[in-house]
Amino acid sequence: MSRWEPNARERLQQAALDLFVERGYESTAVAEIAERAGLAKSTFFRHFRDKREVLFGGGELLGELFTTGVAQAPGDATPLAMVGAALEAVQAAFPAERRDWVRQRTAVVQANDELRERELLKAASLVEVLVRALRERGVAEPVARLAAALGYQAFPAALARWTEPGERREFAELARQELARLHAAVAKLG
Amino acid sequence: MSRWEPNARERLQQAALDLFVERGYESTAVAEIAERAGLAKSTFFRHFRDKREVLFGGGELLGELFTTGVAQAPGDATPLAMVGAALEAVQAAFPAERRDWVRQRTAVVQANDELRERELLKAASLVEVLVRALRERGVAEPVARLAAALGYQAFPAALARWTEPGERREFAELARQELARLHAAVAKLG
DNA sequence: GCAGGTGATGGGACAAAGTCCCATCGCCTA
DNA sequence: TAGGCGATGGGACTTTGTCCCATCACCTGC
Repeated sequence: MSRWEPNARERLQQAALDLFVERGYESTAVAEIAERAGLAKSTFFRHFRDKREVLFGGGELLGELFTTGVAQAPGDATPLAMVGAALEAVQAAFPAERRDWVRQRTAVVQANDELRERELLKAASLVEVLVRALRERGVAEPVARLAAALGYQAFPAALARWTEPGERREFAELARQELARLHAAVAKLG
Repeated sequence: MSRWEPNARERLQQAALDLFVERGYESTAVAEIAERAGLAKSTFFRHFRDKREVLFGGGELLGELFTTGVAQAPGDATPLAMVGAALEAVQAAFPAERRDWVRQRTAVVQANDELRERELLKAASLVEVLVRALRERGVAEPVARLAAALGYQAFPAALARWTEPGERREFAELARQELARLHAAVAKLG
């Protein structure tokens, strides 16, 4: 593997996920990831802020999809409908070919507290993006925050179902179901 | 400061908070915290899993208060009312003397992503505690999760108001207000 | 074809976080 | 007074993450 192969970033991400699956996140050193990708440790840290971040590429994409999804919702859409539009838009990030990748990544992240922490931070930042998009559409602060929170409860739930073995439906359909489930639950809060 | 002074753990927590306020979390080494507390670095790690954890003592107490609060809510309480009871119960953890401490700690945590991550992880675990307590009271899963999420939206909001300069009201009163605010917002989700 | 610029990489020195292990110390008890 | 026990000191070690400089491939203008 020569020094100037392309896609250094992608190679690092793949090597990292493979190693994490093989022997776990904690038992894998950054130097080993770099080595498997044919790169040096310092190059790893040039591409990723820290060891965790190698599993969190593409978060900006999700944010953009959320934003455009909300922006393109019908003019008379309720706040919850706007969140629904955001979830439908995010389907673009989850084509069928990525099912296995998402499955592996989720398993690795859920198995380690450090990674769950980072996931929660990313989630919080995405909720903030959603809130901003909703406010842009004229939704008042407490309602926007609440709707965004519902959306981000539906999102991981839908993702979990999407990666269940044998599941063939598209992400958007599952997300719609999860959101409807939450919508129904709202009435029972009291 | 001799070797066998009591309260090593508390001394470490105080030294850490002081140093974090003085020169920031990242610019403070664990060795310095230990030194100010009259202890060795290895002793620090015997009391706290890592550098972050020194700011997160007492999380178990909050969990217990949440649990007993929900358990002691009136028999005919709605899910949201149970969450309200949990928030009232948690007031025991926030007597007036702790306002300054909470203020300082919050400022330090919010100023650093590593600490915000840890805070989010603790929050997630407390939400889980709330969900379990609600299910114990017969609240079905999606509703319980939703109610707990509302509660954990009201909690930091109330805490933020509680630490505002000049604020004299008790935590429970502010929590009630925040929960009512969210309750009103629920109707506008659509 | 050659000189120089540019951007990505290699590699090593370094500080701090975190682990591990053993010696040491003060207290308590038989 | 000897010995046990739990907490601490302290140092060696691994890993993460930072910093800096040399190196390399490629591209451009001459």
